[in-house]
Amino acid sequence: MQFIEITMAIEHKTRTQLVAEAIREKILSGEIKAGDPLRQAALATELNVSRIPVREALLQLEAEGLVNFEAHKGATATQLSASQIDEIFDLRALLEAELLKHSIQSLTDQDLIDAELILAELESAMDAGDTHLATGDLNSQFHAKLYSRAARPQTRELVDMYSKNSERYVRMHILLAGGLTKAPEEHRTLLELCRKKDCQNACEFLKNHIVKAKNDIKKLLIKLEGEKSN
Amino acid sequence: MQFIEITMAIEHKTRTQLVAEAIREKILSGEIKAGDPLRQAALATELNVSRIPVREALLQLEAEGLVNFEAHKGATATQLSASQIDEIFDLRALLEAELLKHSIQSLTDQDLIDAELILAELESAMDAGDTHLATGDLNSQFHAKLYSRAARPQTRELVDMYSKNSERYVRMHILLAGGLTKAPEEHRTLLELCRKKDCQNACEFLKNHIVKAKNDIKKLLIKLEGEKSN
DNA sequence: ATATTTAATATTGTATACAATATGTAATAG
DNA sequence: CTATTACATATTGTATACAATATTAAATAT
Repeated sequence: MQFIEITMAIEHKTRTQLVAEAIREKILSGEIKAGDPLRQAALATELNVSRIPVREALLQLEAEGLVNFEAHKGATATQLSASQIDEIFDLRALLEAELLKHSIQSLTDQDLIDAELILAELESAMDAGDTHLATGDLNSQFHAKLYSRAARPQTRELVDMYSKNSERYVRMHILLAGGLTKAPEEHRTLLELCRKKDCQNACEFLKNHIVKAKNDIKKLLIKLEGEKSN
Repeated sequence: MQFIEITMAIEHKTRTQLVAEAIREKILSGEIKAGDPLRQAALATELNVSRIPVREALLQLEAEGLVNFEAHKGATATQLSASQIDEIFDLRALLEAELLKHSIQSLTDQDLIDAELILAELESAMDAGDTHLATGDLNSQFHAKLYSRAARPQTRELVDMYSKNSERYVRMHILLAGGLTKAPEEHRTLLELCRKKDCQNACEFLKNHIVKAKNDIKKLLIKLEGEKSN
């Protein structure tokens, strides 16, 4: 009986969680742009809730780094400068390499096959021109598969947070530069190194992979920052 | 005029912030032990506020990793297992080495003198038997000084978070083991490497320093976990 | 007696209402 | 005309009140 109850239990999401999801998606999709103020009352009426869950959602999003919450001044979508992007991607390189290091030896043949399959999907999505799917979901699925044996939950959580935080910039980059053309081959190379259990080189390659992505995005951001001040 | 206003402006702390500080200190000091439930109503009446700021404070503390907040079940002080301690300290080693790497070349003579002074204070506090001051405040001041030129604000924030999160375990360790006797010499060695701008060795030494602390604490925790289940 | 259901209680989640703070605008002084 | 102050408005912060969920205790059935 208890089993049935547990498995059947419909996840009763709290309004705060729903609101957080809604606002998060607005920010990641670009509907709310960096720097935009997030008025509690407006969001509350728009989402048909009171301001309490909106406030709590905003606090949660602040913890995720998507929102700045200043007392008495209100919340704004975080505005990441080029230097902040720089730092975040360096952190990602550091942390993701650490995850791979702790995962690579334990990756099973099946894991590698799964990764291969995700990669194939990713490539066909790219060919179909669906860059959104290719970069957002499948890309992170591929990486997640490689880190899946790490048993490093807190490191994982950090990586997920920073990935999410970078996502809107990656999306923007793709939109404006049509970019990420080199990623597929790099992913194949990375996968090959994982197959060989070549920890040292796989981790180094991964770091470079992330830093390379960073530099692309940063270039774009610096250009945009320059344009804005003109 | 504006300058005066800014510098004189009394920080009007919101109740949420005050409550967060109060609860944080309760957890770090051990007054609230790991696993203890945090009842909103009880905290509210104790701190003379309504439940709203208590809830918001709990959310903030959850972001800091000090509290677990489960919908409809309530909040508890986080219970760190030995393996979680393990991971957190590994993260600290990784991140703090990264900070030092980005700071060491820019450390000024004055910085090194300051660090030396903090170290002297730390040693005299240790001699006076004030382990609380020596480990909590002065220890982190010393480390902070070494990282002070890093220009890596987000990495810094992470490090601060994890330091705070580890603090209660470090305090516990000192209480139960009278420990941290080796720290002073290690700090001197680290400082010396920083003087020489020997980045490679300084970072390696720092990592070892942190991992060593971890192992001490973990041993104690495993012993405690064992005792509990007997 | 044990297990299951039902009712009572405790606790959390959220709406509403009000208080405190900040922002913008008009009036005043220089 | 510019700068400053006083006021009005907008927005956030918090208390209270009520609704929803979870936990516990009691009642019933097996």
